[in-house]
Amino acid sequence: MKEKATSFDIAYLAGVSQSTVSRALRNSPQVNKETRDKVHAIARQLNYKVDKNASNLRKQRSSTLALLLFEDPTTDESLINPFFLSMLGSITRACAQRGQDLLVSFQQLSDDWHADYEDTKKADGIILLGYGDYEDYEEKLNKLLAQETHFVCWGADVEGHPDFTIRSNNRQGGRLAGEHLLALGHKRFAFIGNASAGSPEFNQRFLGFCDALQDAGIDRAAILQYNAISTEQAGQLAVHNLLESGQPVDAIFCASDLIAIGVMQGIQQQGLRIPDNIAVMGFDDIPVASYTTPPLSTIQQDTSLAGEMLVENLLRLVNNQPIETNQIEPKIVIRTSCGTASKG
Amino acid sequence: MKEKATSFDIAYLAGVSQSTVSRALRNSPQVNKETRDKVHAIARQLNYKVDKNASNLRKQRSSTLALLLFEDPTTDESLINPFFLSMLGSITRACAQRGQDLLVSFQQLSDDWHADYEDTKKADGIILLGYGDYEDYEEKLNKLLAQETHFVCWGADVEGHPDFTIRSNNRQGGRLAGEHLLALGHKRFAFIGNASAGSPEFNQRFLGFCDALQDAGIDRAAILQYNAISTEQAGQLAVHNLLESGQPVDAIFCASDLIAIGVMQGIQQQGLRIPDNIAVMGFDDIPVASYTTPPLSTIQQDTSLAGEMLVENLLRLVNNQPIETNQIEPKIVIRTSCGTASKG
DNA sequence: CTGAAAGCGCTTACAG
DNA sequence: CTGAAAGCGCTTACAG
Repeated sequence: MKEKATSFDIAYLAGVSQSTVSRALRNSPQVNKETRDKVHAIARQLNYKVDKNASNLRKQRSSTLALLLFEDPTTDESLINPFFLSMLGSITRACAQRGQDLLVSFQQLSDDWHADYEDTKKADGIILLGYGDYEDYEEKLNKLLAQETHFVCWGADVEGHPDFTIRSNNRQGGRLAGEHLLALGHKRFAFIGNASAGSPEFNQRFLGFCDALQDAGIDRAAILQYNAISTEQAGQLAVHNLLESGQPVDAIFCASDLIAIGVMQGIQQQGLRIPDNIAVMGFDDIPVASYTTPPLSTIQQDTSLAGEMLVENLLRLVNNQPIETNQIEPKIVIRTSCGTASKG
Repeated sequence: MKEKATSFDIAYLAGVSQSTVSRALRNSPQVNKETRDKVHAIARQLNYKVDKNASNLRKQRSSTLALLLFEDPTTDESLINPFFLSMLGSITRACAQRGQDLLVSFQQLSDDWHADYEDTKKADGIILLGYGDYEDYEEKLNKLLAQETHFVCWGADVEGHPDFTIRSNNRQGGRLAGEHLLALGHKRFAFIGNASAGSPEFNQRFLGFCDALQDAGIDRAAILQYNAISTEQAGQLAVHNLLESGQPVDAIFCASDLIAIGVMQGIQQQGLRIPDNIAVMGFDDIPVASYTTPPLSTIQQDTSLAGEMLVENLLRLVNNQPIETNQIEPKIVIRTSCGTASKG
């Protein structure tokens, strides 16, 4: 490979100083237009590109954001939650639009997130993405906070956690699910998903669901609830237990689409029909949701907007600007897994 | 944020020179063990991390790989091909294991891939991933080659393109599909997918399919073929045309799972049953494949191995080491979309 | 509008 | 085994 051109080479060819080249390349207005043009022309000709390492070192700024995906310790091979994958797509796009590079990694051996990124100056800030047990990583979040790391996190609207969380209005999402199921005439409800402090997002969805049902005069005590983390297996197991219990149920709201898929399989394995015997509603609207049998009605989170907002807010944090908004509104996507006509 | 510690701070506290600190931190064997330990202890205590920008600048090496995803110009919002998403997962893991950072981006405004990464010293090499029209980007690949960029590319085994391509044995994959369909007793076959120079991977799959059928005495001229790029829509359209043509067919091999999904929808919309009336076979084994109705039999590409190999080979290129292997063997995944018993 | 100079924080010959 | 010194390629006060 030919020697890389440096700003000195350009300076020599343009007959100006290296400082001027540097200014010209960044389109500093204080440089004479002609000089600027000449410098740009030569740069193009030499195929010159600013050395990011040098400029980052000098500026003490990397124009790079890090994305850290952390999930429950999956035995490697297993699939990444599809919801995060779509998020990754939109984050990548948002970064590109803003001239930021994106460093991607999974939760590593290291448990000091701060150390790995911002400290090494590889990134100006960190985007955290994952469905872990909230209580497990709260400590790490606090450490990041203490270290004054710039970071932003997709998650629940937990109290005491201000600007750095970006989230869906999960409670509203739960409410939408409840209202839809009610409108279709269902009477006996269950929620499948962890509804506890360790899973604040799921818990909010459950609470919103209860809100809707209570408005319709259904007592919260009448709503069945079975725990499940966000996997098919967990959903299948939970619905198995629910069905075994013999308690009547005609509509199940699942805390995530992955759970819903497991729930549907569990129901069908018992020879029951969806939605005729039991309606199933999901949350997320992952791509698979439209291919299940029957297609899954669900609450959609706008990953495109979410990614935008994550990047936008992180950049604001990095630049010490105030954050404007950190919540996105969910939308219901009606397919056929909950029935279509009223059961009267 | 407190001032970041530098190697000079450590040197001062350890009572040694900064050069020694630098050596000690990289565990240079020429540094006295005691000195080394002392330095490490202080570093840990100060929460010190080597500044990557400075060390990269000095070493002229970034320990970073860039992943460039390019697809047919999708109108942004649309989904990233799930196959690449799983690939991304495994690439991320492979990089982490080798101490490499991973910069991710989509094909950008810029069409000079080389310029964007290696030239700016942000990455030591580039991983190219995408199903575009091969002829469209051949020129770019040649440019990369001319610039002596270090890169590796997931794709077809095109002639004249040596080490930098890593691929599935697509021809063998096509053969597996053909043999499976034959074994189930199917007699009249179609292939849906672009089978031309612009899509060498699809073409290889088609060729392998033909190989198997020819071995069974079926003339290539008897094999129907309809073009389709790798999307549901294209699959649906192609099968529509196939069905319209009135030509009898009882088994369709699709060049990708995405196509297969569209094909299945198209078949079902005509009131036909899968696999009873027509068997459908895919290629890729994307996550959705197991959720379709009926579950899709397909040829699996081992994305985990593929990601490994991509990273491994790129690193070899960067270090001027010879490449050992660049092909992975596909595996058949039998579900129910092709039928189970012999049709006799 | 332009130039000379310092310095970002490292790594690595070179010398001992 | 250790230290003094140079230098990676930039950006940015400072001075004119």
